[in-house]
Amino acid sequence: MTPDQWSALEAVHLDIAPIPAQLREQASELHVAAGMIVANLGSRPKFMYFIRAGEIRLRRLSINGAEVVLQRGTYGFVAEASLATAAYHCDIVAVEDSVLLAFPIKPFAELLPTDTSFANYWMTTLAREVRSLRAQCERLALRTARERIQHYIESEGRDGRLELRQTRKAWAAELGLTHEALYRTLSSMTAEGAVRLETSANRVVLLVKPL
Amino acid sequence: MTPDQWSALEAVHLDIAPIPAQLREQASELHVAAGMIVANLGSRPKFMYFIRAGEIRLRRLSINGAEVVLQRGTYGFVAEASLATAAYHCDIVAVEDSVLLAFPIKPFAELLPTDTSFANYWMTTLAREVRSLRAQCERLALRTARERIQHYIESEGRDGRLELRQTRKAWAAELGLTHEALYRTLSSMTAEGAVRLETSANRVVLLVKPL
DNA sequence: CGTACTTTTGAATCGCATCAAATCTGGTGG
DNA sequence: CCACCAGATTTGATGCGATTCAAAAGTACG
Repeated sequence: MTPDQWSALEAVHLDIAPIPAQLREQASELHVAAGMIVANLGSRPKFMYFIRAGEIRLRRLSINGAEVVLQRGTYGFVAEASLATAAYHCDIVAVEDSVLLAFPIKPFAELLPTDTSFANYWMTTLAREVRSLRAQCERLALRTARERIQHYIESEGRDGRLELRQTRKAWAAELGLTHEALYRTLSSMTAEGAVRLETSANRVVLLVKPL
Repeated sequence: MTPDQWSALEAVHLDIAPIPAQLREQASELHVAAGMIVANLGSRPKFMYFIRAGEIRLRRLSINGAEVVLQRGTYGFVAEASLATAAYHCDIVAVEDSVLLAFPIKPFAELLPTDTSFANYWMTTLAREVRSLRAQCERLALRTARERIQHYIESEGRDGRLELRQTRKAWAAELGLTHEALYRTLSSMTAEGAVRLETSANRVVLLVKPL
């Protein structure tokens, strides 16, 4: 990859700049069409994938043929555990046209124990992921749309202020709700004065009003 | 080795044996009564906690005083990200009488970059946690009790066989369901022949029958 | 200016939560 | 060994909230 392409990435929240240049140079950009299988269950991991665009899923087919989704990702690393495994325990599938960065896994794994700052980056990345996933789990365990919204604002926002980086429809999916349910709940919360919505520069901002 | 054999190896229970003896010797066992606050929001992390028994929560109070739970744990490490942060962004509370292992965080953080095998252990632990949390998120996003149960069996069981290590009531909570809903769904699934339950040696075993 | 998408509202339905209460169970102490 | 207790398991009735299906209005973008 060229330096130009890399600096564009550095602006994004999940930063891959700390990855050793040596690895970044070996990474190749992969364009995958919707429906394509990136890697198969049982095969030995050859690459560590980083999703830049699109949507990737890790899935497994159950005994009776039903699809079981183990992970869904639109940005960031997928299947981090494949570093330490001899074989994938699920398929990696693109459900949309996607752009992936494929880091050859062997040098990746070999450099981690050697390069201290790289290891630090990797541990920090994983720990952050764990934290955000745990919060997401707690949120999804909440019963009502209102509770999930409030939880999201509290855990992802700051000082009762939350800037959405996505459409409300996409947010609904993240909250485990239908978009109708989210729209309805947001409008009733607004009516009650529990939150206020601002739309500035195509960004929706949610403000929580303390009672 | 076949993929099956590998996942059997990976399913090893969370073990703290690989932690350097030097750190384990410095760790102290902490008995905390239900309701006690282990660490406060804003304070500098002094220990890395490992839950051996009881239940610990990471929580934050929202602007209007509502409790927001960011993590709930009954076994394993809590707040792994505190390794790299100067201050907790939430309270750590025991909601039951609990037993914790407190590793002084400074030597913990200092040894990680030095000790390669320790770093490997830590990265593997985190990656495994990420994987299991992602599966849990996908599961909780499913709408019906039946789908969550099937997802659990597929992702946590092996070959359509799942041994529960907990009561069904506790399992219901993990699935984000009331125990009534779980009992009812299990019995109707049994009636339809979708699963079969065996109780041997106080362990409930769930068997999925392929259609 | 048309197209694809998001946002919004409506009505009917379904599944789970909730409250209640009756067993069943493992483990305890007498 | 038995009585007893706390907890898990089971079943019932009711209501709420989200899903689902449907359709209209708004919005971004080429």
